Amino acid sequence: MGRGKIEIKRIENSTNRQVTYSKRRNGIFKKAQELSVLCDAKVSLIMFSNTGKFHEYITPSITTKKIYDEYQKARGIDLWKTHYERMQEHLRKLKDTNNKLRREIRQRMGEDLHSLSIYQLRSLEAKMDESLTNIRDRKYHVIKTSTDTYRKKVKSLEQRHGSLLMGFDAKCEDPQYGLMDNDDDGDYDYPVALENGVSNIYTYRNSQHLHHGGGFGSYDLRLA
Amino acid sequence: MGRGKIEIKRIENSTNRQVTYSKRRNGIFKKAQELSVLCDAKVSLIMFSNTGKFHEYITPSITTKKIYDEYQKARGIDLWKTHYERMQEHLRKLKDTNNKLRREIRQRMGEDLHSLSIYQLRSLEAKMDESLTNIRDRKYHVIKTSTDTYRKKVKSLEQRHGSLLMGFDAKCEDPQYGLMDNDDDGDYDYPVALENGVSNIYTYRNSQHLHHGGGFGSYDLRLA
DNA sequence: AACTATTTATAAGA
DNA sequence: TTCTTATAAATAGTT
Repeated sequence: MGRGKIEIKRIENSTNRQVTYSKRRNGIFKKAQELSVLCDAKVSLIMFSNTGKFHEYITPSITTKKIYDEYQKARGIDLWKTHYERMQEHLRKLKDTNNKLRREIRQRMGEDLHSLSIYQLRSLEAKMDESLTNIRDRKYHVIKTSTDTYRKKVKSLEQRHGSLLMGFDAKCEDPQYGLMDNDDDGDYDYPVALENGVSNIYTYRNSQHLHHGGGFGSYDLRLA
Repeated sequence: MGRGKIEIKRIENSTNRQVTYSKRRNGIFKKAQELSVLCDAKVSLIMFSNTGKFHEYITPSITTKKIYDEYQKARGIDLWKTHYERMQEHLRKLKDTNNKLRREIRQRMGEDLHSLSIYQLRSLEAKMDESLTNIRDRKYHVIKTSTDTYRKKVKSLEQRHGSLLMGFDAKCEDPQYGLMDNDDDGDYDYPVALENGVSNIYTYRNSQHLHHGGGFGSYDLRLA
């Protein structure tokens, strides 16, 4: 339709191609819009020129996303399916693992034991015992290290005190020497640790108090 | 273009609308294909008739997925973003929880203790102790129940034996009475449980052996 | 971008 | 549906 008939093949002259693209683009958009109105149809028309320019027509009553969702339904495919399904599967596995871990913890906390056989119970008990030994060992190690550090600090302070005294004149007899070194990295904890922790006697406490006090283990262990 | 000019508004006669849709659809597809060839452009045309019928044209050298990827790039948007991001976030949280649970278990197993303060250690120790008590209680309960059941069964067998003997004539003096009832539901385990489990002494064992024997706790606890 | 000769699309009818 | 055809619309080449 025009001064002459043209063959439907790529227009080699780039200017010409550009012009034709522009003209026909308008034509096809008009057609799309007319079809959409006349026939009450949903139309999505997306075009990229060979120079990469982007143009779109979409029936006003709908969105591109919706068209696309319908497209996928109509074709019975999901272009994101593989990616999606992999994510879903990953989610599922993580949830599963999570629940297993929660159950394991609950059992290690002495709950949910009804499903365990006598053998499993004995296995669990033995493991817990071993773990407890490890924890105690670590505790004593920490206490010992702290104690040693504390002793060294005290010793060092005494030495500093001693050498200070050495350097004092006899007339300086005020008994307050100002040796308290409050800027030292908060190790006022150590004496307390010594007092309460060194004994080898188990300390039974209300777990609620410990929970708030010790800050250990605060996850929701119910199955998700 | 036709025998008469028409107004661009919804065609109310449904048959007519259908016919027009069909004709114009062919027209627009032809235009799309021509544009695609003449101007070397990428075209995606998706249509749904008002009766829900689906038709599509896509430039042969490309796929609908690619068109949409480019579309999203061109528009600077991501149609699946919210859905996607929600999934990603969910995944992230689950992984995080998982790692926390793993760490908790490892600590309850007496590993990874170096990061715990003395207070946390003492809290953990106390909890473990409490848990262990629960597990032992449960174990003893199970053993006791089993024992009771076992005793009842033995007693019942003895009674049956007794009454059988009662019913025997004096002349039947064979000492083998055939009272072994092997079809009873496999509770030969109980005596073993009794032998090894009733003592209140802790059983320290190699955890590898227990792992295979007891079947408790077989998750990979390394951080993912 | 406008013009216009011509081709193409299609409305109405069969 | 499909074909026909008169006519409207689109557009190729030109200005």
